[in-house]
Amino acid sequence: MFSKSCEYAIKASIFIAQHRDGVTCVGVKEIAKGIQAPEYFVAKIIQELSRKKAINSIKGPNGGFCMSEAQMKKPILDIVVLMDGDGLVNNCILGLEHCSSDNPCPMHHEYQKIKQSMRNMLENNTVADFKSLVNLKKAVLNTN
Amino acid sequence: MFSKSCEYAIKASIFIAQHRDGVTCVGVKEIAKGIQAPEYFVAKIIQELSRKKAINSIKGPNGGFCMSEAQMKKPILDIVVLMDGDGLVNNCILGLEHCSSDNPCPMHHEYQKIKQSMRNMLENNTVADFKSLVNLKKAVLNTN
DNA sequence: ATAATAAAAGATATTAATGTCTTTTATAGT
DNA sequence: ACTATAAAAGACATTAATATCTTTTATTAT
Repeated sequence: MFSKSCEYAIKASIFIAQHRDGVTCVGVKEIAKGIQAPEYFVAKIIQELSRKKAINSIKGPNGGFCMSEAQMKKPILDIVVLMDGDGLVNNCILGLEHCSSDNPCPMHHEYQKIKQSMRNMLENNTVADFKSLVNLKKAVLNTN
Repeated sequence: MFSKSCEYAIKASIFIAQHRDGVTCVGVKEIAKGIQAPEYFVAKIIQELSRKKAINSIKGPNGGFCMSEAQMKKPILDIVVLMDGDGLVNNCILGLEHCSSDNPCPMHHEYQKIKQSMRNMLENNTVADFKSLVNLKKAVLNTN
């Protein structure tokens, strides 16, 4: 479904959003622990998110990562597309280059609805939405 | 979504089913051409399908691959599970080891419906179903 | 200015997926 | 028996994903 990079990116975004109190940032180490993912790998990924303006970073002492309200209100789809591209919500499930209702692969019609609901799910839910669930202890980001 | 191996396995199964006239088999070369996939790679994959009894193979002159009615009536999910395991219809979308409605990841509830419809789609459609679409020219297995 | 901190960037390592080629085995037809 | 055919099996190659480590840059606090 998602690549590991994308999984980590989603979880890291939610974790960063969750720890936003408007003042302090959260560092790579804490993020990696919080989402149970390898530290150096997470570092790479959130650097990329930062470069692509999905999150903010601050260097030096007391530095780290944080998100603006605007960034938190972005749909999760944005994160997914940044990491994995839009294949999940656009491509043919059987990998046909040109698959459409005119020229469908055998699974096209069956898959259309699923692809659409996947797209809706990713478009209609923001980082903030998922952050709230975690804050309310209605969801978790790790298995501890 | 699916691995390349799984994509090829699904397309190859449908292709083999489609060419079944009860008498002759279809060879690797023809299959690979028919589904626009690398010949040697397809060979590996259908060998695996054969070993796992999803298709039959016959060695020697006029040999090749074919499927029984029973094999054609298996849901596509069987092929998917043989190639990629059951992660797609069972695992957490964020990769949590223990994700359930009791202890959900942030996306769990949103994803449940989608995972279920994916499972239904793969369980309720057989190789024969998709084969029919191709035979009726209502679907294609390649982009030529 | 200097030292400490933490991200950015770059280099390297490991593993898994994908793809290709060669040799072996089974079978059919002569 | 011999030859041709085609899958089976095994070895090898390439690429992409995942993971780790080192060096550099920016910033803060002393």
